[in-house]
Amino acid sequence: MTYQRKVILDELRGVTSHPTADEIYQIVKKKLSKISMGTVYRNLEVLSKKGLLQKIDISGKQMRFDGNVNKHYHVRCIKCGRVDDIFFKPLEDLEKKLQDKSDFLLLGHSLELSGLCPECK
Amino acid sequence: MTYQRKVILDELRGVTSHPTADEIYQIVKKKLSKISMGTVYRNLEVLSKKGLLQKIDISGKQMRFDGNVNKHYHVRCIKCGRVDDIFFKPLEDLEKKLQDKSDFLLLGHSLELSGLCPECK
DNA sequence: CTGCATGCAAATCGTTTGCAGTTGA
DNA sequence: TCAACTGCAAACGATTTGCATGCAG
Repeated sequence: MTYQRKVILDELRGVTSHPTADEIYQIVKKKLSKISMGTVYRNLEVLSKKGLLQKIDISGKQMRFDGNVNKHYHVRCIKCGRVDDIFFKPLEDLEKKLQDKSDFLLLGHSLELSGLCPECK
Repeated sequence: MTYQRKVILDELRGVTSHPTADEIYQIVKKKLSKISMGTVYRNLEVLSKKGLLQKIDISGKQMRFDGNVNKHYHVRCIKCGRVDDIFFKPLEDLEKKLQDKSDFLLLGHSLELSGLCPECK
């Protein structure tokens, strides 16, 4: 656990948004002015593999990261791209219920709401 | 409606898969050997804006395209990336049901199943 | 005619990687 | 000690764009 890795994780945990790698880089740079994007990406990768943060492959071209590792869903603003949490009970057994509709072996699902955030609406 | 635009649309409609832009380029190139990626991308864009095809922003880094413009869901193979349709009744009024859980104005949702395709499982 | 569309190549954007020097367990 | 990590810069893959020419309406 290097210092830069710790700062990345702490900063992500201290924020309720779902920043992109670049946004994390901008935040972390305030404390570690010499840190590089490569380090940010590499650490986000190892931390997500260790289960200490979540990598969110939401609509849009950039990955986003979440310090909350519990399973939950997200809403995305179609205008500004902002991503918030939306908490409701997980669609349980969705895969089991739909298994007969597909010849794929269903293992998971991802559900993303979209709309307008308070600022954009 | 130029010839290249027509060919792109026809080829996409003639296929049940959900090809990436590059896959469409490869297919179309058989009929139009001089076509460029730029033309493919520009036409996929205008055709989707006209509602003649669907642009699918599914997990993974590449956009995929669907000649079926009716609302339906997709399954994605976590091993090979293949994308198939999965038909079941749309989650009706999901946005309305969840509206009280978010301060976003909910307008839509996207749901993607994941698993292993017949070849990979 | 003329404005939108093309082919080509270069540019852009997010992300990944090779490398040589540095550091934490 | 020494494998893992860093900063830097170059490489990468997907997509977009500028430009001069060509074609559809």
